[in-house]
Amino acid sequence: MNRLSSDRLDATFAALADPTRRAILARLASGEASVAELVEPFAMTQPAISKHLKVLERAGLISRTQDAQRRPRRLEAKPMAEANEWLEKYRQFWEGSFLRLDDLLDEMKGLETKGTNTRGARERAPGSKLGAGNKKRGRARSQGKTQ
Amino acid sequence: MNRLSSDRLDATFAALADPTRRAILARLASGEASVAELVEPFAMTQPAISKHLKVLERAGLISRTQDAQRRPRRLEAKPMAEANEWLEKYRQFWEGSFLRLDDLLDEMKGLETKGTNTRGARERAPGSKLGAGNKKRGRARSQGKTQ
DNA sequence: TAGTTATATAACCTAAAGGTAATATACATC
DNA sequence: GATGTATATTACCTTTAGGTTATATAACTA
Repeated sequence: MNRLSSDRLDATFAALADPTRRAILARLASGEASVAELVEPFAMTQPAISKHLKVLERAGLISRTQDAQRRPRRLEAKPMAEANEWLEKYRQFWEGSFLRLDDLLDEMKGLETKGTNTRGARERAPGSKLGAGNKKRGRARSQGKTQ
Repeated sequence: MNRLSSDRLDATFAALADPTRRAILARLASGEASVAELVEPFAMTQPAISKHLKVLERAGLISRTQDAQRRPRRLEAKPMAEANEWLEKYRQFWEGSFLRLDDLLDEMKGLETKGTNTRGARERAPGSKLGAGNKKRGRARSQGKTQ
């Protein structure tokens, strides 16, 4: 929620957004592997894989050990826990298909009552066509980087 | 696991890798919102937010409805379910902190025995120092995009 | 110590991502 | 039909991502 965890989420999700990197993680799930072993399945040069490994490493998803000239990587899945936590907050939205989304929203709205929504943005009832009362909300443009 | 779901995961994780987009999703979790309402909290222009919305839309994470000139967005969390599923496969790796990771890996290796690893990459027992038998594996450089 | 193997790094290229300002489009209203 | 409001689109810019080839470094081996 704070800036730090937001940055970590950035790095984690970005690392997971590439199929090559996900495949590398899958490979490492079955045991640590050298760079050469990680290169082997891909139609890609070793430096390219080394770059992917660096991305995964900066995201904390893998670590290196040493074994002579080899630098085997191993899986470090903890950042996934944080990504998972973030996703969990939305679980009700994908699991509750038996409820219409509107109902869920209405329900949340009941619990909310200006608790979480600190910025003064107002919701209209879903399905309501009327925009009355929407005019002249303050803009309050903020500065700096998002979140 | 197939190409399609891999592409969807790419799009989903990539969409989630940006803090502005995650904030937009958080906002939409409390009810649908117009573009103007989504712009309001950010130090960013409307076209920039519209671009973010397009990214979220292509990932299937939001949809648009219509209300006069307004085009309110609503949360569509289903793609998160798939991302969640992918992460779940690694849950043991971040939850099993009471076991040393090595133990988990060893355990998996017992169950595995060349079941999943179809490409001929070989594992060495962790801690094994010998690299013999690694020479002259064919490279079989293939074409096209990964996976 | 010369050679070999494993990996990292550098320099470079191209395309995509994330912004901007300016402008076009669609709908509502007077 | 002119005007206002909400959103989309266009043209542009800068930075980053993902790849390449060539080369450097580090550790083992003869």
